[in-house]
Amino acid sequence: MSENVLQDDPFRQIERATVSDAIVDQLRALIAGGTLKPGDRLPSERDLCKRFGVGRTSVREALKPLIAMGLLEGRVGSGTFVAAESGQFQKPLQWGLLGDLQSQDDLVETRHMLETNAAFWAALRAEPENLAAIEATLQGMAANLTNPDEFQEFDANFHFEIARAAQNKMLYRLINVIRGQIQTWIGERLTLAPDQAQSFAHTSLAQHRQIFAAIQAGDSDAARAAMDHHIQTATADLRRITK
Amino acid sequence: MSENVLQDDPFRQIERATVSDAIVDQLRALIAGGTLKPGDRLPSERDLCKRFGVGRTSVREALKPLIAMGLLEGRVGSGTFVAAESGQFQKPLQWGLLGDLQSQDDLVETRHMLETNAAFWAALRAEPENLAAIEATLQGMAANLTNPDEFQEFDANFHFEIARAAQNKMLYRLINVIRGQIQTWIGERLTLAPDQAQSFAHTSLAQHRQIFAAIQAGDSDAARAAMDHHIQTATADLRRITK
DNA sequence: TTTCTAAAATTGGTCTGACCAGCTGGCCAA
DNA sequence: TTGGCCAGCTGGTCAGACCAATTTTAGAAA
Repeated sequence: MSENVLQDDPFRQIERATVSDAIVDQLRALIAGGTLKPGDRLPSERDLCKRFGVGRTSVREALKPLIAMGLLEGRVGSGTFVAAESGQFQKPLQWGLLGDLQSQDDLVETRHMLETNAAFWAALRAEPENLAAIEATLQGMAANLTNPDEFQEFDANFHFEIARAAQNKMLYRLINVIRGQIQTWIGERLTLAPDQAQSFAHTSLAQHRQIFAAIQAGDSDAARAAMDHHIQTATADLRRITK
Repeated sequence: MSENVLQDDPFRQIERATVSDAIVDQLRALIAGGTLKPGDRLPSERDLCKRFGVGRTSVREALKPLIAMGLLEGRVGSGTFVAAESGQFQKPLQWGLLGDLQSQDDLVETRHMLETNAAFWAALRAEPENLAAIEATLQGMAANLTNPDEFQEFDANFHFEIARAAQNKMLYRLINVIRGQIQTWIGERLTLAPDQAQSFAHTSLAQHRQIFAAIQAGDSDAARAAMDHHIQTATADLRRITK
């Protein structure tokens, strides 16, 4: 066996501890840097092997964690794709934060805390485009009072846009993650009482408008209070359904 | 080609989409359930292959994500171990929450929000053993006013215990994660100004005592205010160092 | 030409078996 | 007893093969 690999390779860059970690770093940087955008397809595993000059095992072991964290998405027969930004890190955050929660109470309470603060800061920091985005979701809700699914979509986006307007990326991401759980919970409840969905929608829209007004006015305390009231009543209403 | 695949397959148990994901779920459950405790050594990969009845590839691809999330730790020649609980999910959470933050501001702000609320709830929910644990950290700080490292350790634990006393697991975990970053930041600053460490310690201890008093008294608003004041001044003091 | 279909090529998922480089523990010589 | 060595573990990597899902292609049918 002549395994002498004296290549034309005078001095190589220092290698990471493990090959796959080095690949992870590289891919992560490509995604974070925007070279690989959501929806993009990566070269096939066999291609990546050649490009990186490593075995397929290493490539796959690098992709696995990225897939597990929701940065990538593997589809057999089709390829590996960069996941939508909203889904990134969703899974590990869910594992870490929601993995083994005994009750919904922690979740609801934490959400309340995050969102009231988001409203507070949004009132102080919202840029014109943030306000426009929030208002757009209000219009969307108004136009879909009778379509529960659509309405919920705009509802969620309303809270999203407020989180974004708070100009705190970390807060935004936390709300983003928790929202997923909350959304599921809301959906379940509404399915149980479809007849109430419309009345909920009316109440909800009115409260959303109050929140928006406070944010637009730059009144942070009012915004916090309005969001507090909204979440309190909405939570109470939804909880009542099961009983 | 008449590939008629009429097997003797009456009703199969539903299999997970992929083998490795199933293994991930199983291992994750074992860790979350406490069957595998931090520090425990897993069977060797080759053993796991036999036990699960799968190839080594699948086992390794299951371990990889768990290692990447900090739940497991692989040591060549030695084995794979369950990581310390404090380190679990630290990495993905850091990637997800702190990965590409432009400034420390988001971090500090979020921490402020989380901890003030933790103090608030702790005042309402702290059990006797929580109070005892918090008080113990106060004594530890008092006994280590001249040992910066020790003092910081007790300082961190003080905030930890308050988070625990708030009886919200999710909040606790968030603080847990963010604390790591904050701790690093504090350490850096104090190293720059070791002469000020002692005066900081005195101020800090006094404020901690106020917080504890409010929690002990069950005065949630006072506890929140005291924590707010503490974090505000501590942050400002530390920021001043760099300038 | 257009449309539909079936085979071929491609892709991620899995298995096997092999080798490497660290680490462990026990054996043996000094 | 002490010191050093070596065999046998472990995780990390590689190569080649097969599977099933999917896409692409090419040919047949309209």
